[in-house]
This record gives sequence, C-alpha cells and structure tokens, in this order.
Amino acid sequence: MSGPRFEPVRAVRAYERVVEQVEGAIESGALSPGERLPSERELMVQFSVSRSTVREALRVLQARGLVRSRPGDPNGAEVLPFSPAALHKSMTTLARVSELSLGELVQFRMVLDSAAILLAARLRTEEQLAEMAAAVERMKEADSEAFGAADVAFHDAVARASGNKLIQICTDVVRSIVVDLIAGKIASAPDGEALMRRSIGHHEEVLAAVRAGDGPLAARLSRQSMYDYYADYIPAEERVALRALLDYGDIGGP
Amino acid sequence: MSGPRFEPVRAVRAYERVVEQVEGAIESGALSPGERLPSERELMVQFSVSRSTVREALRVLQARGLVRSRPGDPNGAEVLPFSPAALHKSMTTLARVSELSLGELVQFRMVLDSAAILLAARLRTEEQLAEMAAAVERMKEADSEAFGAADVAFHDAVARASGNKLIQICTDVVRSIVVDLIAGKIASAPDGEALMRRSIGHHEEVLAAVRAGDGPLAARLSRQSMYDYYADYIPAEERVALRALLDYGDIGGP
DNA sequence: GTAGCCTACTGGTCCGACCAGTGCACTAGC
DNA sequence: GCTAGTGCACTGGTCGGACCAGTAGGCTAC
Repeated sequence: MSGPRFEPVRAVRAYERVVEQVEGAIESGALSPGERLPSERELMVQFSVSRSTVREALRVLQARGLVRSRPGDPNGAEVLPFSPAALHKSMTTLARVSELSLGELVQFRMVLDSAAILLAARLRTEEQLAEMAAAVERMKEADSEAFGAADVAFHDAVARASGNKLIQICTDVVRSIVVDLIAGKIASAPDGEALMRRSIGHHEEVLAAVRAGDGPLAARLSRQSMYDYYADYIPAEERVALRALLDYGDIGGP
Repeated sequence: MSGPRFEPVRAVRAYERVVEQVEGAIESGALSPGERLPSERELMVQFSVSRSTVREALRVLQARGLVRSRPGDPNGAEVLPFSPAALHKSMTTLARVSELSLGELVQFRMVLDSAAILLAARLRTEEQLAEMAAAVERMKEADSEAFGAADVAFHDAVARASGNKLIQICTDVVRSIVVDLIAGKIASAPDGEALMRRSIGHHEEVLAAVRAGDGPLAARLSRQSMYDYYADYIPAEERVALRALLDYGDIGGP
C-alpha cells in the first residue's frame, strides 16, 4: 500500500521567502508603482533576517524589473511600473544562447506584425489611423536616422491598435532585438536608399488597406514588406521558411 | 557650440560588472551548460570583490536562469542550458501586473499556434507527423487528466515542426500561463465531456489538413478549435476581438 | 529670503564568522 | 581483494558588524 503522499520539501532559502512576500504584495496591488519599500535596515527587522539576505532578495526583485534602488535615496527602493525590460532581457538571452537565427526572429515578426495589422484593420480608431499616417509621412521626409524612428512609430501605432497588449509588447521586444542584430549592416546595405523608398511604398499600401478595413490585404502586404526589407540579411536556405508565410498568396484572405 | 558629446556615466555597481563578465562568458560559449563556475570564495579572489558582491551577482544570474547553485556542492555553481523559465517568469509577471486578460492570451495563442501549423503543414517531416497522430490517438483514449497532456504533446509537436524555436518557446510559455489561469475551471465546465469530444474532432481535422499539406486550412481549423475551446471562459465583449481572427473565413486562404 | 553647510539617513561594499550540507578519500571490516 | 562506513575539507546560506559615498532636508549664517 502507498502511504500518505508526502510533498517533496524543497529547501526554500530565506531570501526566496522575502522575494515571494514582496512580489506577492506587488502583484496583489498592495504595493503600487511609485511607492517605496522600507529601507534595507527596516526590512531586515520586519523579516527578521540579516541585511545580506534582504539585499539578495532585492537583487532578484531588481533583476525581475519590479524594483529599483538608488544609493543614498532616503526613501528606500522604488516599486516600478511594469516594463518589458525583464522580458526583453530574457528574450535577448534566449536569442544569444539558444542561437536563434535572424531568420527565425524575422519570421516571428512577420507572424506577429501581420496579426497586429489584421486586427488593427478591424479595431483601429480614427486617432490611431491618423498616428499611422503621420508616421508614414515622417518616413518620407526623414534621413536614414529618423527613418528608423518613424518606422518604429508606425508599427507601434499598429500594435496598439490591435488591442492586444501582449502582441504589442512582443513585437516591440523582438523588433529591438532584430534591429540590434543588424545594426550597422543597414548602412552598408547594397542600396539602402532604394530599400527605404520601397519600404515607404509598402507602408503606404498597408496604410491604405488598413484605412479601407481590408485586414487580410494589409496583413499580406506587411509580411511581404518585412520579407523584402530583411531578405538580404538572411541566408538563402533560411529564406525558404520565411517564404512559406508568403507563398499562400494570402494568409489573410482570398 | 556644442562641445564633445559626453556619455552620461551611469554608476556601475561592482556586482553588475561581475554579472556582465560571467554572462559574457556564457553567451560567448566560453562557459557551456553543465560546466561549473569556481566557488564563491574563488570568484571573490578572481574578481577581487567581497563574497557579498559575488553572491549578489550570482543571485542575479540565477534569477536570469543562467546558473544554479546547490548548498554543499563542492563544484560551485552550475551553468544551465537555456530554459525558457526566465521568459516564463517575466511573462507571468507581465500577465499579472500588466493585467493581461485571458482573451488577450488566448488571442495570442491563436495567432502563434495557427502560424506554427501553417508552417508545419509545409515543413513537417514524416516523423513529426507521426508524433502528432500519436498524440491525437492518446487524446481519444485518455481520461480528462491525460487528455491535457496529450493535447500539449500535439501542439508541441506542431510547434517543433514549424522549425521556429521562438514560436515553439512562446507558444509553450503562453500555453502554460493560460492553463494556470483556467486551472480548475475546466473541471467545472458546463459540459467538459462534450468539449473534449469536440476538441478531438477538431484535432483530427487539423491533422488531416497538415497531412494533406493544406496549411491555410489547418491554420483556420486550429484557430476555430482554440476559440471554441476557450470561448466559454472569455467575457462576451472580449470575444469580439478573438472572432476578428476568424471572421475572414480564412486567414490562411480563400 | 536665500545660499550654503550639516546631519542623519540611504544603499554599496567589505570582512569575519558560523552552520548545514555534500563529495571524496581514506579506513575498517568482510 | 573489495566493499561499507566514516571523517574531513570543502561548499553555499546566513548572520552581524563595519565603513564609505551619496542624498535630502533642515538649519544656520549671511
């Protein structure tokens, strides 16, 4: 017969229990962004642990992006509003140690971006549409530096219009990773000027499709646009997988 | 005139420099998974910092999922193979403090899963197809517990067949978050038995479409399947956004 | 009234100590 | 000879105390 099923007792370190408590307070809303934690010396009394333990706990919370501490600040550590910084960090690490290829990253962007655009074509407000249009205008008049910024603004407006915060955050994170990866290369592109002009044309078409409410068309155009933009940086054998998202003629409609 | 543009010097803490060096060694491959770091006392000599500083650095590295340390282990901290644990953690935090709704999470899954299936229909090997088929068979013969496991196995096989590690990891992370969120609810579902039967039918259709190489059809079916499966848990006003992914009749073809 | 200093805190770092674990070499027993 | 058991030397986890540089806010002197 099997006796009572005992749970394995994982040795839980003191600093972990401190982390759990503070984390719980933040997630439950008992501690809001902008509020301050007690000082380390105060915390060591409240938790009855040493300052080393408190500090290790704070380091973990800081690594998770929940808290920030400044030396000399008489108010103690500050509870931060959530930022995708931690997500960004772990995804960047993933990209490096897990050897994500540029192709995979771009493919991921094609999927998420086109989904965002498909949704935006349906759900966007007039305001958001105006933002996208403004970004495209800025792309036209920009030098190669401002061009990137305007491009980001466009895609960010689209992502927000999709109404899905997770899509918005993930597109943002992956985009910045891709941009970092090919940083410098874009300047040395065989024909950066032509690339920019073509990209502007693509964006205008996408914008028109969003304005018309034709999500499938907008999504298809955006995938094609991203493929064209990055294809030169991606090894030929990897491009096949990316084209699998295009070949159907239309992942977004007939 | 503007003089030389000086960079703002952010005060870099000692433990951060330790983190950077170890992190760099791991990312560059100088330190491989399974290898051991020197002991804390050895590290404090090498970095010429105190043990507290070394420990805070190790806590950060541990929080990022790069190393693990066991008390008493004579070999020092172990370099871990990358696991999406850190990604999972930060995304879970995101879901909680950033108040991601179940609807947004499911919508995200619909996007990623259908993209994975679209790619899998194109790129899958016979082996991977067999895995998917085996998983569906297990779903048929399983009780409600094993059903979930088989379901996971199916989607995991699909994600692997997509050939995109990022898609694979993200679907996995988001799936587990969704499952946690509705844990317990599924048992109390109005008609769990019927839901399971319907789900099996859907999976068989998806599998058939993948086998036939009809990616767009498979993708459409999978979105519909996921929508049907989770719709009951999602408030009506949120369902509209999810249906935006279905209404086009076919985000994957005519 | 204001400019500047002073003080009482903060977090960052260091040191030294103790404890409970772990792995390994060594030894006692077969 | 080989195995089973025992120490030992080390590990990480925690503690306490100490010092430093930095900050904010009150206080003083102008």
